[in-house]
Amino acid sequence: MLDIKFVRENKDTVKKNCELRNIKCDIDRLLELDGKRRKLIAEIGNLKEKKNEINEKMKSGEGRESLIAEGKTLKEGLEKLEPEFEEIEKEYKKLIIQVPNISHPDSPIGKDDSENKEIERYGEPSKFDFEPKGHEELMKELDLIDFERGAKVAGAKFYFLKNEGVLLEQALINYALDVCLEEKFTPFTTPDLAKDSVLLGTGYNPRGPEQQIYSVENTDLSLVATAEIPMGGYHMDEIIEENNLPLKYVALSHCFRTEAGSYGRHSAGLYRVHQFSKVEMFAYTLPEKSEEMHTYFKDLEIKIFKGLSVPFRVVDICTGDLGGPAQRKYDLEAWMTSRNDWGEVTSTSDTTDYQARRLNIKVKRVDGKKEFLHMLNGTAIATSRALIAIIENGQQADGSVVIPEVLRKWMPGNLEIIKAKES
RNA sequence: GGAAGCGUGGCUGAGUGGACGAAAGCAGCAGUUUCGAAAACUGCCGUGUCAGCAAUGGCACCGGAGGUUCGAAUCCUCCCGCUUCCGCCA
Repeated sequence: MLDIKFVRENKDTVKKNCELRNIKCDIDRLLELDGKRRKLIAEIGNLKEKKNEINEKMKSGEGRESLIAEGKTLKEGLEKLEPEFEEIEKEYKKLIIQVPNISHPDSPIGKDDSENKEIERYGEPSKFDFEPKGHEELMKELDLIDFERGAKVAGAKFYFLKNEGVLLEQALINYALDVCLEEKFTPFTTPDLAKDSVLLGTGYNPRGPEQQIYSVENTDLSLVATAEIPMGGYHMDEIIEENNLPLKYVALSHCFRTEAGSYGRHSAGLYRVHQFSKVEMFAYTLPEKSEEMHTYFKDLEIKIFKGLSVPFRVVDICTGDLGGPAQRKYDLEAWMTSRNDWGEVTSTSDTTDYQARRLNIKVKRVDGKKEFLHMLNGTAIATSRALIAIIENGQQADGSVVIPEVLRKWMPGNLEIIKAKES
């Protein structure tokens, strides 16, 4: 969330930013509530001050009767104002958390993902001298995946990985972890559930009408959509010494998404599923260092995907496609034959102090001053999408699939190619 | 899941319903002393929020949320967490 003082002092900037981000926010109403809220805080404060004065006088024991009467009157006054305040506070909080982060000045301006800007490209769309297949068909033929039984057991968009599919997933995880460990990230596995307060703090909206999150009934828990959620909550309500920053974490978790209403060709197969595994980078940095860290995350993602030998490009996400918390966001998009297009495989966001303010995470400077720190996240590997990229780009005329060299050391017998089983 | 105990500032740890934003100690900061340091001594030393250019002032905060009361760290209810014991279990 933004600092309300900033909103108050930069009303037009904030409004314009909401517009460019394609997010509807009633800033005027927010500021109106802010005014009322502050007025009530002052009024209630005054009444309480009087109340405290009376209590002070009570100690001497003189004029008990009239003081008690006066105290009761004050109490009644407070009982009127406090519910009024709570109601305003509730609406105020609801509005302030909807206001998106201020976009980076260099973020391309655009209304939706069609206006994201390609900034780097590594390789060109794969060409085949045969008719290429999609990963769904390839994986079925190679007996690497079972969607039908996934649906039988858990519903549409769930799947069983099988055989080399399982090994490949583990290899991807190991590979991404390895790259991050070389870079001195601290590794984690996380809870796959998190409290609604943590979801909210990281900018995810549990239990809403358009929710992307599975919530567990009769609890305040939800299944995490990404390890960004538990890793953001990890330091909630903490103050971190400047000398301990940056903190670079890499976390392995399962990710659960409802993906409500997203069916059709562009979400076929593994592209859009309810559950996948992900290795996620996460960082807490000094405010002046977050942009540098963001570039570093992006470059690490590039390193990881170069290693997988698939064609991909980097896009700078435009304002209308940024979502709430990100100041700036880069996605890697790998070439996917099933889409005959680029498909998102990673995403890295600099949320500046937006999440930190909500989660109340501060840095204590060497000179003792405290301020909100900056938080960033970035995908190292999302297994489902990475599988699509390596399988579709590694396919051979006979339907076999070449395994990227960097993964082979985690495959039994340094397996180089997955071939159809004899039957 | 059952039983008992506990939850107070950066840490340790006092706190009969009015003296308490909270003793004391440690740590930290500044100073005296010293060539310098240690020790000793003196002073300062929580956070949030609202108003204010500021100095400063108001309010809130003793795990969290309610309640009783003119008044709650202190009494009551519920919740959360920690510790120990029992049960169950990968």
